[in-house]
Amino acid sequence: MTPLDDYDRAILRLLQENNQMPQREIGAAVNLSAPSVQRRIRRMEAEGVIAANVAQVSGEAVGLPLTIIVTVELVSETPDAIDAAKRSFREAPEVQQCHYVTGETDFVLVVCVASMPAYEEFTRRVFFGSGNVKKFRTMVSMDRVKTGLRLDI
Amino acid sequence: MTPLDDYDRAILRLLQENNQMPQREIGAAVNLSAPSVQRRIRRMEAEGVIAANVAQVSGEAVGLPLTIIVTVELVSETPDAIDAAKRSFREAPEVQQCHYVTGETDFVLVVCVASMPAYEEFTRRVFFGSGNVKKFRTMVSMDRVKTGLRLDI
DNA sequence: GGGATCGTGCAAGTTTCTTGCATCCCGATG
DNA sequence: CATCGGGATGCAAGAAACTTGCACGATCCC
Repeated sequence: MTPLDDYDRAILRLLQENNQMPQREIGAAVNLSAPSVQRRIRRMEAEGVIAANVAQVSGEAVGLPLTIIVTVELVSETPDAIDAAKRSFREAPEVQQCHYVTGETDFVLVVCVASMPAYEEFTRRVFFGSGNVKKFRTMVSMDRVKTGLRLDI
Repeated sequence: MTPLDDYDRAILRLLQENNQMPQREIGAAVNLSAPSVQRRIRRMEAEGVIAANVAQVSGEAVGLPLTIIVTVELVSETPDAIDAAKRSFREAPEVQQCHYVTGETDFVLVVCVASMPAYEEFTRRVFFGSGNVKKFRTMVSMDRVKTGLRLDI
């Protein structure tokens, strides 16, 4: 993979904020021509530096106002059990993010739901359904202080 | 705010995956003309349903391969102390996400760093620097099972 | 010094976005 | 029951942005 230079990093900083900025403007901001900007963006997309170009949708606006962070501890930590858990979390549409982590806790989930009853239904289906969840801790987000994935590069 | 109809939701589902799909293709997928698609996107952007259009950058690709989830407990939970903590977390470039949550834990952070020494430096600067962090629990992500913010709408 | 490689800017060609306009649908009103 | 008005739609033309071929310049390695 081609290492990133200062131009690449400057372009990424802009695209992380707004990936619809015209190449012409990006070029003006970083002192490159529009075609050069485009070729760099293309290259970074091909190399996976830019993983995706997406619209961020407001959970409140689409009827999912609750963000809940859950730490999950499993009964069995065999590779098969871990894989089964990963699969069930990946498939659950409520789960926005899922990390398999070190320490006593096995998983940390970020869940978006419409209401607490919807959350309870989720826990019944996903946690109690498997029979392999020893315990989980629910932390309701009162304030999304910072969100998104703006890497400092 | 105008309630979302099925067209809006279909458009959002596509834009959450790829916000660079041509309006013509979106229109073909949802049975609308390109101008109609555009007007709906514009409206949803203006109303905040679409919060942002961003490029997702791979942490590995830019030299930040470690994702760490941290739960933080404060000594003092007065409004002023909470606000000060929020500010310091918001300002720290390593912090990708920060939630102020209910329960014994006060904050949950998602942090991206280059290495464990860089993480230790971060904890010294941000946690011990304030003098108001009672304790924190470090969970290193071994597998980003699921990431991003794809809402099921 | 010579030559290959890579990135750049320019400019033309192509695609996409944008907008004015006429039409249609649907609910409210007389 | 007919009519009116608001809002959304599709079409088409114009504007903007993206894409690509080409020549030039820098750099590195003989």
